[in-house]
Amino acid sequence: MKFEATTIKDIAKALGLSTSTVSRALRDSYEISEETKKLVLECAEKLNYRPNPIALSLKERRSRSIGVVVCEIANNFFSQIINGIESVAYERGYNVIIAQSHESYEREIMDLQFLASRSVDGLLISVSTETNDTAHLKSLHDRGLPIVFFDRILEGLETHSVGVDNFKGAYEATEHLIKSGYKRIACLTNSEYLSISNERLTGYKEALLSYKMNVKENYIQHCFYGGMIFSEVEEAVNKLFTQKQKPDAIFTTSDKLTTGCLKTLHRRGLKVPADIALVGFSNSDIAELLHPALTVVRQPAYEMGRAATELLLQQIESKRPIKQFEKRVLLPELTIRHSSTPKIS
Amino acid sequence: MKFEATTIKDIAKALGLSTSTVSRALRDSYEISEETKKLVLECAEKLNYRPNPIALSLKERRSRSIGVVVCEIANNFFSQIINGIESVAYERGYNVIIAQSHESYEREIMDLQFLASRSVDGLLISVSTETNDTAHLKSLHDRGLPIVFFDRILEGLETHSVGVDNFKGAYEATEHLIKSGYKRIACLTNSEYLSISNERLTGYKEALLSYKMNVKENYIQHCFYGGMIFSEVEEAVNKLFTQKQKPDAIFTTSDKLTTGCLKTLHRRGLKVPADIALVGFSNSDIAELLHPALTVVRQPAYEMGRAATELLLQQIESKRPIKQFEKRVLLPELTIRHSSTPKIS
DNA sequence: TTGTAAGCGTTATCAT
DNA sequence: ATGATAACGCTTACAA
Repeated sequence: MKFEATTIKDIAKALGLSTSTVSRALRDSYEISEETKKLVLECAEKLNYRPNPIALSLKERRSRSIGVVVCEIANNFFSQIINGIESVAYERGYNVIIAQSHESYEREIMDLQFLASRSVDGLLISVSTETNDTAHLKSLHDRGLPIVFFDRILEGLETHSVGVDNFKGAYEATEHLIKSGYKRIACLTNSEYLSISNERLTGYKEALLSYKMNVKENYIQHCFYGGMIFSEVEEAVNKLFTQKQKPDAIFTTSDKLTTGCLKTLHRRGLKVPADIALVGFSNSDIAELLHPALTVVRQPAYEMGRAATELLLQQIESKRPIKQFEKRVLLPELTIRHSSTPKIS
Repeated sequence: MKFEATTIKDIAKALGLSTSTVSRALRDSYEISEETKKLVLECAEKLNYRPNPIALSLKERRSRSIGVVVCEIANNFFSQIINGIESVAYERGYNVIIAQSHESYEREIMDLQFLASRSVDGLLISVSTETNDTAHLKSLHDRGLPIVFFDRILEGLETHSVGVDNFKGAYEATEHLIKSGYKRIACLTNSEYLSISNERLTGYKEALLSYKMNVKENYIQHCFYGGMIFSEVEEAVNKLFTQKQKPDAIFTTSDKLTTGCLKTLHRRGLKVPADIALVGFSNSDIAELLHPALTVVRQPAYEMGRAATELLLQQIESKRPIKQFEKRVLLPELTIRHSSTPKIS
């Protein structure tokens, strides 16, 4: 709406009523006669009246908008999450304001400040890979801003959070490689700052140990920027191949890591899975397309987005703003596309 | 910000000044003494004052937010566009409010109504595949809402628009297949409602004609929902294979169509490009990953998003709201990954 | 140089 | 059943 939007005043004037009467009539108040109500409603319809949400926000001190912070929008996992977030928000009449951290702590702080200054009613955040403290979030949280973490979760804040069972996903992915006969399974993972990285790494290690295989530190490569910077992934993969015993399989723990790894292998002229096997976390289309070359751990991103938003809105709209307990919702499961990685003997 | 946000009033009270003085001091007005300014600034700093954008919006009748309507967020092409939009908006202190049409005209109208009711200052839109009139946009536009089209452009509205040279991209893609020796080149394309579909289809046809090849209508399949519904793509591809003369190559004109087609071919047990060649529009990671199996036409999505947003903000912030001329900005180019599709003889 | 008051669109409180 | 008024946070004539 711009220029000449109809206001409650216009209706009042047209009908020779007061603004308060019109306001009440529109909200179907019991103290207004049916007759007047009908009149007002008709007039509102005729003038195409739409309540001004900004005036409402000012009055009610709520903006009906929620902030979302992710590292990157152009990432299948996160765009699917945003899809889920948007679907719930839209249903409930909320705006979604999106900010990207580009994996930078500094930028994340700026995002938070921006969103706070835009008076969001709540915050959904998946922290940047550089983030390893809660100071910036704590100050907002202490001021009463509801916050829900998703995927990348930070400890130390009394909030809801939504994520998958990272340990299990990683364990099963690794187990799948082991059962397919691979002996030298490497792991490409994210920053150690991120709890999800550690959970996934632990899953990988535990799987190896369960099958009496050694955990070789040389086979574990951390990519601090989690694949956002391709050269970092390339370097990490290359390092794996400098080992005396070259790995015969790689397990990658994120979307970008999986595609980055594939790209590097391709550049080295290695075919998957003929030359080397690959199992990775991914929500990309490639999951379907590269099948059966690739086994993939797919996160229920859309559902994660929905769940996180539902928790947030529940918190925002809860009458009693004091919620005693933190709640961590582990979403259903990871999906491993079996039958893909060929067995070797 | 929630609970006890500092207001201009608090500062005024603390300093024994009036709110107007504080307001002016904060805006560095010439009529305020340096001394007072310093005092106010210090106090604002101390109390961690942040202007309330909602109050500002109400006063200035602008929300500093722009609406974006796309068919789907979880689509590489559009998420890259949004990335571009977000980057410009963020730089200039604007919110981005995103709505999805899910390729539904009806939903698009609802989105528009939602965004308008949220008082967006401007609108960026890539219309749904079902949309073939401008009525819903025209009413907003006539009321003074700046609108910029991107990618999927609608004629009949005096606005800026940003897109790529669809004809050229399609022509070159088809030419590439022809030069690689393919004789029976099919085309999988979107709804005829969309101008981009027609431009791309024309590019395909013109390329064939330039090389004295016949345009066979049986080789042209339209997918109304542009790949959003997989079954539709599958059916279209299957139809191609019911022809007496089966195609030896397919040209697909959008992201989802390309992945959907690949998926279908895979399900039919056909290898690309060994069994059939494929060249398609795509901004997906697969472009890199399936190389050299796949030749891809990549759109400068990020740049398109940036350009569209710049045009919109320029229009929003222009002092003289009457802009005489429509401007269509054709972005640089399409990128064809050459060397990929193997030559056959 | 600073203060007063009106207004942006809406609702809640208190009249009448 | 309806109206007048204040308030939400901020800016800006207009006064002083």
